[in-house]
Amino acid sequence: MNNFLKEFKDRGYYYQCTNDLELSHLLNKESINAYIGFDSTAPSLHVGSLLQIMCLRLLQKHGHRPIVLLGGGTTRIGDPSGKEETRKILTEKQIEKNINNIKKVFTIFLKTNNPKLKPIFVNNYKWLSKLNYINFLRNIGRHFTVNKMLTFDSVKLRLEREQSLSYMEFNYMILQAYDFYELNKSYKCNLQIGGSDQWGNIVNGVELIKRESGNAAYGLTTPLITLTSGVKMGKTERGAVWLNKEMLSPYDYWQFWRNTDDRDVLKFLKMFTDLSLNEIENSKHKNINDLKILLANNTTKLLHGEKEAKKSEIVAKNIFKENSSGENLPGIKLGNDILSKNIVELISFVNKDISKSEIRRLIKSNGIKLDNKNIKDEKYIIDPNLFSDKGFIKLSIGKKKHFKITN
RNA sequence: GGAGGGGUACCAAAGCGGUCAAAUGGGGCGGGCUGUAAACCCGUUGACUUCGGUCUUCGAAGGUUCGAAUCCUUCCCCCUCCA
Repeated sequence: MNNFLKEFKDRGYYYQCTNDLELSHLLNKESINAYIGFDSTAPSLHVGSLLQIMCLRLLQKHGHRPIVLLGGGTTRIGDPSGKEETRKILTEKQIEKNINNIKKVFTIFLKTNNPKLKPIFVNNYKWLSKLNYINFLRNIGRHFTVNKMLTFDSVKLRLEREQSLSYMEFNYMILQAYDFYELNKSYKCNLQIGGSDQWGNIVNGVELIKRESGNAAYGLTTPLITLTSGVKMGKTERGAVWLNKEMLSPYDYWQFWRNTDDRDVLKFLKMFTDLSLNEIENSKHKNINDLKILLANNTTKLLHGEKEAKKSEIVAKNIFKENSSGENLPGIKLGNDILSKNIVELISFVNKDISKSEIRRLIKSNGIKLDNKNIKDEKYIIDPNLFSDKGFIKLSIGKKKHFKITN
């Protein structure tokens, strides 16, 4: 088997392929261009897309060129796959802005020094917006039978659940198929990778290419990652695990991986780090918590760099192991106007997402600590002398959220 | 167009004149146990509060009533069956 495909499988990326054998031959024979499309509905991708990003990375490692499609066109439509309801329609401006933000992450994960393997960024709005309805129906639409379209999960499930599916959304799969066709034509792209929920869309593209231009193209899907506990991957104390650092700090990102379920650690090491499979195999018997740190360090390194990874590890060690003050914590400087207010007001200022009632509840159930000491009184006002020895106070909200407060 | 069913908090789902800020389950949060895991146990889950209460919520707007998520009217939305 081709090396890329082998590693793809060994790392647990593989779910389905339209034609393993042929694809393997092709990959052995030449360096190809392969694409993955990314949703541009949010200002950043989150860990849910990380597996796909890792795929592109692997592609590059094995001498193939990744094409990143940021769906300015399809984002305007909304993929019904896996969605229970019609998605909100974003404005043009929002989408452009999202795309620019999302791009940043790819420049971190993908190498840009080798001109042959440098990723190509495309926006399908460029061609989709130019389509002429009548021509499109005649040239492309004729290859699709509604009979078949109705059998695809993305459509079938919506119909079965008796949830409405707009005609606009119904067309999504054709547009995605067309994207592949277009990329095949203009960029010689003959492989599309995607999550397993994209299978239908991908197959449609493969077939469209075959019928319309006679070229061979392939599809490859990755499994949907669910945690052993059954929930969808990707949440922390603070919501979604965003990849852009403005939306989730490196420390929180590190923490996300550090909190991985025992049963998922090895799987994630294979999927989300650059550690060789040998290396992972050999460390199998290490202490599970050390492995989690290894995982957190390596995933954070890929996204935020070695320095941030190391720093996060030290902070975590500080807080959780030595139970110390945690001087490396994200610091918040508070003025006297805030510091002179009671603890409820103060926390409300530090974390605006928590309501005051909630803070009161936290206090009652021993959830709030200053310098590791429980605060029991909601009218407590910080004693300025607390700042004097080390210059800051550690504020803990629950067991995992900590801040460094300075005056 | 006709006939029926329905819209309740983050989600699912009870309630059908007062004792309803609304049962129950899931999820979330906090605590305990532990290993920053899982499982389990306990608590909590509208907002504000001088902790006495106050304010806003059951698709929307009106109305009946001392009092409405509950009754009436109109409107909006969803589903099923018929045409």
